[in-house]
This record gives sequence, C-alpha cells and structure tokens, in this order.
Amino acid sequence: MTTVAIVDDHEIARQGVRQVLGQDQRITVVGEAGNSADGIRLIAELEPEVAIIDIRLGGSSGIDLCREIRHLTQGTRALVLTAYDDDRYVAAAVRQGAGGFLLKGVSGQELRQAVLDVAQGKSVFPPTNGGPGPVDDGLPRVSGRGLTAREVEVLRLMAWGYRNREISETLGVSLKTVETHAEHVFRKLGVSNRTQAVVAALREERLANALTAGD
Amino acid sequence: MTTVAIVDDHEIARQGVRQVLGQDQRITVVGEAGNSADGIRLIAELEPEVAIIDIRLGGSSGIDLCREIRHLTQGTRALVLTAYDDDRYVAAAVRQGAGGFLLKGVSGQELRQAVLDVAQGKSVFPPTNGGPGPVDDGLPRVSGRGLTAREVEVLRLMAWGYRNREISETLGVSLKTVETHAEHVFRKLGVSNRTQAVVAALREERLANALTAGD
DNA sequence: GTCCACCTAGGGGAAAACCCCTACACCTTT
DNA sequence: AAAGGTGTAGGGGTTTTCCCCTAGGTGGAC
Repeated sequence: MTTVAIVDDHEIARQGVRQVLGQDQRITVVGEAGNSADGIRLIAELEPEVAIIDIRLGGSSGIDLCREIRHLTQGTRALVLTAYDDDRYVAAAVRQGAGGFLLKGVSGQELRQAVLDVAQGKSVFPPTNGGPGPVDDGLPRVSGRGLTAREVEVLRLMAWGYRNREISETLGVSLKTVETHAEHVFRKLGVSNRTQAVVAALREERLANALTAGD
Repeated sequence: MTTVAIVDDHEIARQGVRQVLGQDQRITVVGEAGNSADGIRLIAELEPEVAIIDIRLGGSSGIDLCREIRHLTQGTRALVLTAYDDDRYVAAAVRQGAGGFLLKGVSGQELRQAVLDVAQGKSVFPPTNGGPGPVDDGLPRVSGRGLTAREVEVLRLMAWGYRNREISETLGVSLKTVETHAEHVFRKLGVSNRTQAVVAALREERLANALTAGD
C-alpha cells in the first residue's frame, strides 16, 4: 500500500487528486494540507511515501517544500503536480530533490502510475518537460543546488532593477565579474534571462525579505 | 435538485469539482466534458441548470463557450471557474452572459453556494474580482497614470520572463508593436528597464495574482 | 599536497533590449 | 468635423544582456 499526502492550496485540486488516487486500491491518501507550513507538519508526522505538491502554495513555493521534505524525512519523495508547463520549474524541482513532475493536465491513470512509480524510487519526468538531457542526469545532489553568497547578492541587485554595470559599481567588482555571476545564477535557476531569474527568486521567497526590507 | 455540467480540460479539476459538489445533496453533476466541442454537445443534450466552465479549454476559450451556451439553451447558466484572477476575463465572461465567476482557490463551500445561487438566477461575482483600476493604487511612484489593457498584457508576459519576440508571437503582433508597448509601460511606471517594471508590477497585488494563476 | 568550489576577470560575438522618431487605422468623445 | 486615446508598425541607432570561452588566486576539504 502506497501512502500519499497532498499539499495544494486549492481545495478543489486536493479533492480531485484524492478522488483520482482513490480509484487505485494500492494507494491511500493519508492526509492533505493547504499550505506549506501545514504540509511540513503533515509530512513530518505521517511520513508518507509520496508527497504530491503544488508549486504554488498561496504565497510560498512548493519547490521550497521539496527541499524541506528532503531534509525532513528519509522515506518521503516529492511528486510535483502543477499547472505550470515550464521547464524552469522542472529544473528547480529536480534540484530540490523532487522525484517527479507532472502537469495537472495529466489523466487520472497517468497520475496514479506516477505515484506508484515515485514510491518505488523511479523518477517521473515526462518527455514533454525538460527532455532526456539536463533533467535526469547527474545533477541531483552533485552540483550546487543553491546559489553562492555572491550570486545571491547579484540576484538581489538584479531584482532591484540594477543593470550589470550598476551592480558592478555597487559591489566594487568589474562588469565582467558580474556577468559571470549572472550566468551562473541563470544556469542554476534554469532560466534564460534576468527577468525570469528575478521572478523565480521572488516566487521562491528567496528575495522577498530582502526586497521588502529597507536595504 | 440542481443539475450541473462540468467543462474543464483537466480531469483532475473535473474530479475535484465533482467531488466538492457531491457533498451537497441538492446538486447533481449530470455530465462532464474535456473540451469545448464536447461541452457544447453535452450542454445541448442535457440542458443542465448550471455549466461550470474553465476559461482555458486546451486551445479554445471557455468565454466563447459561454456565448455558445446562451445561444444554445434557455435554461443553462454559465459559471466560470478559473485560476486566472484577471479583470478582463471577468468582463469578458459577463459580456458573454456568464452568471458567475469564481477562482479555483475558492473553498468547496463557496463553490457549492455559488452553484446554487447561479441556478436560482443570482449572479456571483466576488468583490475580489472586477475591482476598478488597473495598476493604479498601492505604490507611490509606480502608480498614477494607468496602463492600457494591452500594456498590462505585455507587462504580464514580461513578468513571465518572456522576451519581446515571444510576447509578439503570443499576442500575434509584430516585435515592433511589443517594443512600443514596452516603452510606454516603462515610461508610465517611471522605470528604465523591464526588470524594474516587473518587480514594480509584482508588488501590485493584482499582477502578482495574474502571475501565479496558472491552471 | 591536491582537489574543488568560489570569486575574480577578460575576449568576443550574437542577440536582445532600449529609446528616440514617424505613421495610420480605429474608436469614442467633444 | 475635430480631437484624443489606443493599437498597430516601421526606421535607426545605442546600450545591455546573454553566452560561449579561458584563467589566476584563495580557502577549505580530503
């Protein structure tokens, strides 16, 4: 019997997932949560085999929750289920240790199979997302899943709308150095331009505090 | 007994709605469809009292379906249920004769009540949607002069990290047109690049919702 | 000591963004 | 009819970003 927890801020979505999973006798939904904090408590307590997580959790990010889960329990694997058809999220999810990534447009059958697969240790990343290359190869725990201090600093200044020249003057380094940091940030976040990087960072609340603070 | 049809291209969403509505004895789901064409046939045949319709129906628009419904039957009223918190959708839905507009973030209770209300001829448009004023109040410098509908649209796509070329393809206009809109956005917001514009817009609650609405 | 991550910095080229300009076809309002 | 706002589109230029390289210095880890 595969145990599952559902974390989604939409009651309707939770009900839908619960209903779909209920159609397979091998799957039991042991709990559900509507936000990140409840999700953490739920998963820590019940340690389900699979945690189905929406990327958007009413302000906070399901991606962050993936990371929390990895630090929280041994047995629980995250299955990101979201409406965002975006490779950037796939990349981010993989880096945070997710075991799978599905769009909400999947069929019930696909979802059920994905849950069973993830519970067995398989990784589920449909070819429509990410493709075979960058997603499921060595990345998981090898390379830097986080940004370095300097990279975060550059990203924060990006989020203020600074251009690279201004960032370099602020930090007292050369333009080329900032460009290098920026490249690394983009690559680590799985994005292709600074606006995506800033939005991704804001969404993951990595920069939310820095932005609202009087810095 | 209130009869309901569900039109949504996501099976999971349909299951969720079905489940939520099933908790009220006064409501019966008489059918569901995964696309616009099936939805039309379904509604023409069964003439449910309420048709719950997602705005995005895999290519076609739920708004169009609202119009079809009005021409198709007498008794059926449309209840638009979507993740897009966008005044333009509300306005479009109203114009096409929808009886209600709800975000997918609503509680099951709210959804059930909305279905019953719409079936009784009431209109359900929560105050969180349809409020006046575009990107108008909230921040001191950013607001003031309002953006046009098209400019907001461009800004929203910017906030998704789209480049101008991608925006032009999405909107079906030329690159030059997008550049023009972008210039106007920057000038109106008092910023000098797209990252500043996006960050400023994100701090306006309205656009933040549009951004995170992804279903 | 060696390895590795990090910060630094540059070369170079392609692409994109930025910012001025004009222009015209629609609208609605006056 | 005239005026103003909006959406469309192009010309033409500068600036900035993006993305591929290489590479030296440092400090911690094995």
